[in-house]
Amino acid sequence: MSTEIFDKDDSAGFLANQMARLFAAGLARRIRPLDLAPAQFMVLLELWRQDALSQAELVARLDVEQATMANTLARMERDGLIQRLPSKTDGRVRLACLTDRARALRRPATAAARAQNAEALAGLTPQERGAFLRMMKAVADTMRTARDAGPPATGGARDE
Amino acid sequence: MSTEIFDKDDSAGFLANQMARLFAAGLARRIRPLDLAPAQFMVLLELWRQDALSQAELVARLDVEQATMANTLARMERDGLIQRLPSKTDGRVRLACLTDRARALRRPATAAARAQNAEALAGLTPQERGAFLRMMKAVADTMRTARDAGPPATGGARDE
DNA sequence: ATAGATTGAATAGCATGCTATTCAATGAAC
DNA sequence: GTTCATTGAATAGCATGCTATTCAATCTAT
Repeated sequence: MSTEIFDKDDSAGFLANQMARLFAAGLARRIRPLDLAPAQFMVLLELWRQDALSQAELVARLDVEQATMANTLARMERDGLIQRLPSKTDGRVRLACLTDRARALRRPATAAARAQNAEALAGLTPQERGAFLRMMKAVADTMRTARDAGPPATGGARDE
Repeated sequence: MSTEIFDKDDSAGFLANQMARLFAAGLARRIRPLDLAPAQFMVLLELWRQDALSQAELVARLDVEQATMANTLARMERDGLIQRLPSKTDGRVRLACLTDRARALRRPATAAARAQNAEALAGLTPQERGAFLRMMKAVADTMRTARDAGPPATGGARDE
């Protein structure tokens, strides 16, 4: 039986981790000349779409924890990618606003990301690429749903 | 043209990052009762297959940086999952050796990982699951090859 | 044997992710 | 209009990943 063996090279989780690290490394390499890190790029993608977002908005759109976003925004402010201006309608909110530097990075950074995606998927046929993206979305959706529903247990049954 | 827009929800890199974080969170949730973290589980997978491996061996098998492995092994030693015994044939080497505690975790931990993978892929047909794993391997391979070949450049052409 | 290169490992410093906690501002209820 | 809950954000502390550096042990070539 397969109850003893566990081949990491056939494990979706292991492969997803490998892929994500390789994507991040590849993107990091391409955007390093822009003095930009991958997580910062993700935030910029949202701000390029709509400027002056609150931290809570960015958290919702990128699905990371609030504390993670707080730290990323602090680094981005430090690096001159954003300014954080207090909202006039809500004293708790600090809007993340693009600097000129960040606006200038839009073209080269998205080009780098596109190049990385193209390189990664070069070994798949166009049909496969579509199927691959669709399946990744489906798998992520499934896990998000499970997460937001309620952690059942260790793997076996349990009462709660 | 699509030269301005970049939809993260159609970006393989973004989706890979999401998937990897969701996998890690799901696995972490399942193995937390075992007092085990995902990266430690990966190391244990190799040690369960073959005990008493050097740090360099583990680095090669799991494709992480040597410094990353050094830190992970230090935490595993701290947590009583491994002992590090000096090699008798090479004074530089410290072999990572399973403790009884780590040996006892094999069954429940692999069951948890299998459960996480099954949950994640539950929305795909069996045929799709095979294709998905195959494509993830292909994509990772492509990026590994590109990485190990030599970083070309930012995205445009360059002379080197 | 020894000089120099290579190899195994540790360490420093940083980015990104997480959970848990705290604080201040806002909103709701009485 | 105070009290209480909610909400937005910051902070502390940790795991995992990275690069760069350093050190000691080993191996190679002379």
